[in-house]
Amino acid sequence: MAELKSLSGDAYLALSHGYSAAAAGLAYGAARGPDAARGYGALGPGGDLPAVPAPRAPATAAESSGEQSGDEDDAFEQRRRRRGPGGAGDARRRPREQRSLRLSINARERRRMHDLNDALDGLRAVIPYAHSPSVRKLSKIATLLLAKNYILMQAQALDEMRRLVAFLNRGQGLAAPVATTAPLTPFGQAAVCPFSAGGAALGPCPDKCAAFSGTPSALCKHCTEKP
DNA sequence: TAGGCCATCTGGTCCT
DNA sequence: AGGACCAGATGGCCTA
Repeated sequence: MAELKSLSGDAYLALSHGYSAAAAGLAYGAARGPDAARGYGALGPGGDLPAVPAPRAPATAAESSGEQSGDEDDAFEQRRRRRGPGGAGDARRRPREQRSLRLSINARERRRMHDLNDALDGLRAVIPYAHSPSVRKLSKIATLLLAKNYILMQAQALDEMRRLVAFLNRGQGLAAPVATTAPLTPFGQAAVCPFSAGGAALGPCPDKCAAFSGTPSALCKHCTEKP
């Protein structure tokens, strides 16, 4: 899952607009790396999410697990026989208390996974993508990747907005008082130039940012101009 | 039918 | 000792 380890540049900014399912797909597509070969490319190219009916309901605990029921012991033994090496278990019959302990462990694990899925559902609910019955629910891995990208995008937008506010304040002669009293210029550098993100690779902005250098910003037409 | 995604079971490990 | 967490294995469902 190292494909998004250093999300930056175009891939990063590509998330800034239209964070719909399509954008989600783009973002997710950008994440394709070695993992894609393992099947993490379920979202189609360009973010086309196949339209499917509502997600199937997960099997209930009683359906397939080791909760108490009449013929579940048979099912349990069948599963045990099916298990291969390294799987779930040995072939010998267990004492009743061990079996009971196993059932309780299974139930706990099931509950834990359900909690995890609930948390993932909560995450899906707050990240912007096309929430629609006709759109397939995001997979777990897609949810996590999309959430990460969304957080990065929000952080960048917030940072840029802070710099812009500081810059506007400075233009109105409010820099000195505001910088010391208001939270509009929380960053030292932002109190000077809104568009200097700290990078020194680029030259100074030819106009209002002339005294400063930094990362180009879409909020400054000069900063976005080619030299 | 193959591949993707998922739920579940299970044993191992670590922590309290 | 018991619970939480993790990873491997397995089988079911769904879609292309």
